[in-house]
Amino acid sequence: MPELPDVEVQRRYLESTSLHQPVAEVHVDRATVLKGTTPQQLGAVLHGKSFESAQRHGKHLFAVIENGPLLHVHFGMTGFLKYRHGSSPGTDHPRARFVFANGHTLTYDNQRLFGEVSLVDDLDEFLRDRDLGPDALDVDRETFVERVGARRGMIKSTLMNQEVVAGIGNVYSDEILFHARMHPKTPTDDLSEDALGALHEHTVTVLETAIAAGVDPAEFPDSYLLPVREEGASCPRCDGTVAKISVSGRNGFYCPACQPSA
DNA sequence: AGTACCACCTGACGGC
DNA sequence: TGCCGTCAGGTGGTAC
Repeated sequence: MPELPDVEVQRRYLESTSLHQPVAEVHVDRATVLKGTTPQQLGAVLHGKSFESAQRHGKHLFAVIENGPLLHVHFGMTGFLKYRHGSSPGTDHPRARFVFANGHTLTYDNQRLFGEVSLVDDLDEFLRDRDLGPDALDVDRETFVERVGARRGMIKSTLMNQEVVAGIGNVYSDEILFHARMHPKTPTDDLSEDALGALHEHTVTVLETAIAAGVDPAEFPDSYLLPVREEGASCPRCDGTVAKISVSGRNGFYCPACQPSA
């Protein structure tokens, strides 16, 4: 679930539900999701404070704590937020819960525990420490062309490399390459400046479209691969058949007919 | 610099 | 119905 569009949907969800409400209690159900902090510290930092806004960089979400640090949330492969009335989690795998004074609860659920919750003082420093490139929806064409073009390797791997551009994962790299009609194993350094520029345009369009669809597969345009992304499916664009391909150990899906290898 | 592979952890799903 | 292998959108470390 959690690539840039998914995290952006979570960010909007947090902003529409959880701002300007003092936190009364913090419950940590699994201390292993905390990185560099403790349940006690988290509770002390948040007690009586509200979230004022939420920011996102790539797949990372940051809630701005009133007069405090940022609450950093990463979703791993299975994380999501749930806001509801009452102090019970209301989800199957609650890992941390923020109970507001108004009786509502924001739950961080994460079945597979790959994500993390931490406190961040300085966002720029955090991005440097994690070697994160510019956000994929924020980067301008020139910078995108420069950064992607500086890489060798295969284009799918390059797009998924958070150091190059942050936010694109396995699913959306497939979607972007599908729209760009580009084979996943195309050597990145074979791409012309025009091809890289087009790739940037497709990146922006795909990510924005996914956000507008609320990342609900049923709401994607018919021309999108995601809703049918599996081996043997009919290509949404031609009479080809969707194929599976392994790229750097990840399973990708593409249409060999309209994304021919160079 | 890039790639393949393993690990982390849990659960869903298909095959037998 | 039940057991078992396989796979899953994330990142990070290893060896090559």
